[in-house]
Amino acid sequence: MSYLDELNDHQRQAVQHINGPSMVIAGAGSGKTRVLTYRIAHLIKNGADPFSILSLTFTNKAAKEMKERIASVVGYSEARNIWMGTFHSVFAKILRFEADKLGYPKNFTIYDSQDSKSVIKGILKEMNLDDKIYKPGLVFSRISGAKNNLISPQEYLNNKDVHISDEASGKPKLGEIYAAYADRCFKAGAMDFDDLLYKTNVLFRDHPQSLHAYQHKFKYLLVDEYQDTNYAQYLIVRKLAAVNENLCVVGDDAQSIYSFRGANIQNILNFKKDYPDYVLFKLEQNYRSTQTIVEAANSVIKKNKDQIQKNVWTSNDMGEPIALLRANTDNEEGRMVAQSIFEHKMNEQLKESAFAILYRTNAQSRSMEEALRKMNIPYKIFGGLSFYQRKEIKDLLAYFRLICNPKDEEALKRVINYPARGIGQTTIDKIILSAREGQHSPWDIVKEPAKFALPINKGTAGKISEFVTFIERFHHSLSIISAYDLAFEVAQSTGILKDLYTDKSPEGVARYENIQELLNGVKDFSEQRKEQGGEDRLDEFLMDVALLTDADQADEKEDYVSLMTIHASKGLEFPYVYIVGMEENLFPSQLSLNSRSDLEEERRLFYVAITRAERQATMSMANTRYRWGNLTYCEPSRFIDEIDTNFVKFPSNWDRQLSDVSDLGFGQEKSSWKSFNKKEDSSPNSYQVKEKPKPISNVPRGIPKNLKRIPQQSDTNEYTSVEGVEVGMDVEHARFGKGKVVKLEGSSPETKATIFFPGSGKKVLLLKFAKLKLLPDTS
DNA sequence: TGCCCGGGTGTTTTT
DNA sequence: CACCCGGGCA
Repeated sequence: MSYLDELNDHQRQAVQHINGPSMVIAGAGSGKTRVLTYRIAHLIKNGADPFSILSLTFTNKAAKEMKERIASVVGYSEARNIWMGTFHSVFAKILRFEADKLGYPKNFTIYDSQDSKSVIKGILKEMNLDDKIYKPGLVFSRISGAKNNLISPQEYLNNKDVHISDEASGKPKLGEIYAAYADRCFKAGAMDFDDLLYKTNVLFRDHPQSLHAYQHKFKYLLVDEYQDTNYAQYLIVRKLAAVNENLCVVGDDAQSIYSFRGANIQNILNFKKDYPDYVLFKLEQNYRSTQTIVEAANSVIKKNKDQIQKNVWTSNDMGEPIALLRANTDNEEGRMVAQSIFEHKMNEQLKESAFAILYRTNAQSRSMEEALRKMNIPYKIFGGLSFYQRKEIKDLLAYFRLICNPKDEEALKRVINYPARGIGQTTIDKIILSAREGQHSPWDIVKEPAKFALPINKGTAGKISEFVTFIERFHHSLSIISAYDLAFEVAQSTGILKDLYTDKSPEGVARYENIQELLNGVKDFSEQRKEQGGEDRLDEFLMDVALLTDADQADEKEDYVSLMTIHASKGLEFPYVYIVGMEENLFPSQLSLNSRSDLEEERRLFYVAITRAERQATMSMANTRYRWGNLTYCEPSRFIDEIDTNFVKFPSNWDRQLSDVSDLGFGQEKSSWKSFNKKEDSSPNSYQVKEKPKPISNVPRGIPKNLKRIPQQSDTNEYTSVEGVEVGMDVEHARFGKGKVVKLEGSSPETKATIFFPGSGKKVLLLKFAKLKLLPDTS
């Protein structure tokens, strides 16, 4: 059977349109990925050279999956040669080739956000600026915004409007900081994430012959998730496409959720201006979800003003109504969700991987996590602190970075005295100071301290020179030995491996395992490169690793419930989806309430969340929730009310009236959204017709703010109600696994238990802290 | 030089 | 609540 037979008419037309610009507006679940993959396969079948195809995706994982699917049509030997990946990874690769044109080393470092902020902190210190006013995170996002809009430091400094607005916000030095930051990164041979796009634009602007080469190399361009491209990305695409105009962009304006990082829906809306003879394809049939889900999602998104007209429909069954869960506390919400998952799993014999829990903010994962753990439901959290951001991983990676690129200042600062080798802060400060004076990199200073008259004593000089020799030795072997051999060698001879091995505390053990995992990762990389004939070098590995996302490391083998932010769920699908924290000020986020466009983005986010579900979507909320350690009261999200009620099943404890907030002692504080809503809501009567609202049962009322937590029945925690623990019992610990209680001492709540874990040995744990679960007696 | 404590502070969302 | 930072102490 031909792959073309697997497509509906619209899809097939989009696939068969080979020449000239085209845009595919693809509703949620309408087989967008299928169109992209088959279109590429079709190109190759029709004689296109895989090397001439550039396909830009949103995640590396999506690229990998697409490649596999294309390979199944045209064969692996063809598919492997397609240029496919995220903007960031594809252009990082290109920048590597062209680095010398921009004055960067081939082995330039990619700074992550932590590195960037650390650079900014250093600059603030040197410029004597208050980091309470110039908050590093804020400064960074400002710089990021400038780069995404291709504004250079010079242009930033020269722009009057920008200057006026910075002055008005009390931060007149932002331009200078930006300039210093760019300079500092350049001297360190480092690019941040935004530079990968920004510098690509610089390359194409200042080196026409280079642009020309890529324009002719890439005869076919495909861009996925076009609605979430920013200006820098847009311009790269436009330039590359300028010669052949074989450009196909795919997207859905209703799923644009990244404007906060510069994404611009206008890129979709302006497509016809740039390519007047473009062909438009609309994919409107949804194959993913039940009719209920599709219609419910439609009823929500139609409240947005800014959108391209389309009609997403499905021929699937009606399916189950959208369920709604209402809990009294965030912990109870977790329990209700876990319970619901458990029931579906049992009743319908489903695997854990059929479920996903989606939330607005990462902080919400905790209550979910706890509840799942208590019920022994395996889960995996995506996002949050990623593997590569852990301290021990960053430390070892910093060695790798420094070895590949000695100018990397952040890496140098990180490892020059780790493990401790007697080069203290004072010495580091002197090195940095000397580097700044002479416009050198710290590495230049460290290499020849005497030449720069670094005021240090003999002992320190000796230690520094030892360190330099150490790094240089590895630097020279970079092109000689394999990535893995070098990585292992570094981990061992720095003493990091041994240090962590001797540390038998739970944290130490976990750190050791993480380092092992990283080394395994390098090993995989080395082996892969050997098989595929690529260069097996540590610097190549680093380049790869810097741009990996959490979403990239999902492995299909294991079975688990997926927990992630809605943003991270983009492009994914699950039979059962739980959208938790459906509360005003949380979702929609409080920060979005001031502007219509921000609120519309939140609504699109909600649309994305609902449309991840294949069979059923469930929403949940809590009446009270801990935020910043304080108990706060929550109102149901307006989004719940925006769904056509025909598609929602309200639970018995659902009081559709909004509770009277003044009853809760908040007075005016929370009423702002109501008045806002009156202005914006298309049905002005929706709130006024309601009778005097009844208070929600069980919500403590009339209690002043900052109250102590009120113990509630539903709040008792199985893990910490440890009264039942006795000597000889089998228990399970979140980290150590199963174990046996050997000894108990002290009295509650200070009871200490000595427990023997076959995996980790004897541990003494304070019962009130240990996350213990009692296991049934197996003897 | 390194660790521990206390206070202050802050939550969207990510390559 | 949880993190980060700075200051004080061993």
